[in-house]
Amino acid sequence: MTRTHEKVGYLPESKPSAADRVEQALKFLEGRWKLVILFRLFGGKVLRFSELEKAIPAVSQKMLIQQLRQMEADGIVRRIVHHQVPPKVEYCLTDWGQALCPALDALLKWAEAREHPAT
Amino acid sequence: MTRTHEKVGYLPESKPSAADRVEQALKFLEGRWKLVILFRLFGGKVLRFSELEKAIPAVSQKMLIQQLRQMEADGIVRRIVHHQVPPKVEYCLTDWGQALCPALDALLKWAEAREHPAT
DNA sequence: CGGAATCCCTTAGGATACTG
DNA sequence: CAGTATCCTAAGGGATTCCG
Repeated sequence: MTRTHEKVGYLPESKPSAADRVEQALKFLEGRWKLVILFRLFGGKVLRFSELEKAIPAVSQKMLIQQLRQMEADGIVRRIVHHQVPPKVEYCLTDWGQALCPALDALLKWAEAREHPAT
Repeated sequence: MTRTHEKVGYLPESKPSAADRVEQALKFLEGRWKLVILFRLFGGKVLRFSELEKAIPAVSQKMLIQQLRQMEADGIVRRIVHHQVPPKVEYCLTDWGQALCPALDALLKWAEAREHPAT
């Protein structure tokens, strides 16, 4: 959806199709590091920024922040700022973020059900 | 995963994490039109290329083919070529492709469970 | 410490034209 | 009809540097 798509849904009765809604759902997960972060946070874990950095060495600061902030804006991640002299910021999942688990599991099961053609 | 990631998994014992495996699963669905096509094909429907084109006016031939071929290579879609003078090619889902349905449903339910912050 | 800002390159994907 | 082939733009994301 860059240009030619042009926001088709300007009509009230043009309710989003199933495909559209799944697409929206997937948009929340798009981003090179979202899933990696997500899995670090699953289970109610609360990690501070530097801990996430250490846990995911391959990610750059920029990306880590960007993905975290997006997920925060999406309501998947909660950001907790402790106002102290050496800044301290922690991240954890929201309830809705936690609720992703079963859906990802379904996806996992589906992928595993494949009879690898070339693998 | 463009350059700096560098194929981390060269060690036999470096089994993919849950995050990695979900990521792999999602890769099958990535592509601007895969889901739209998928939903046209769900339910055992068999459509020929031109029918898909008409059903999804916004997609270009190039993209339609590209996405179909990728899904074919991935084992999600089956391609049936009828060797006739005016070419006729039909597409339908494989069993594994069909099996995606519940997983997408789980995703949908998750998305709907959100208490829209800004909607 | 936790970020914001900048630069740069790779890639997905769109438009268009041609072919068996 | 069902594709290829070519060109081009926009967005994603990496490296690096600077800031409170």
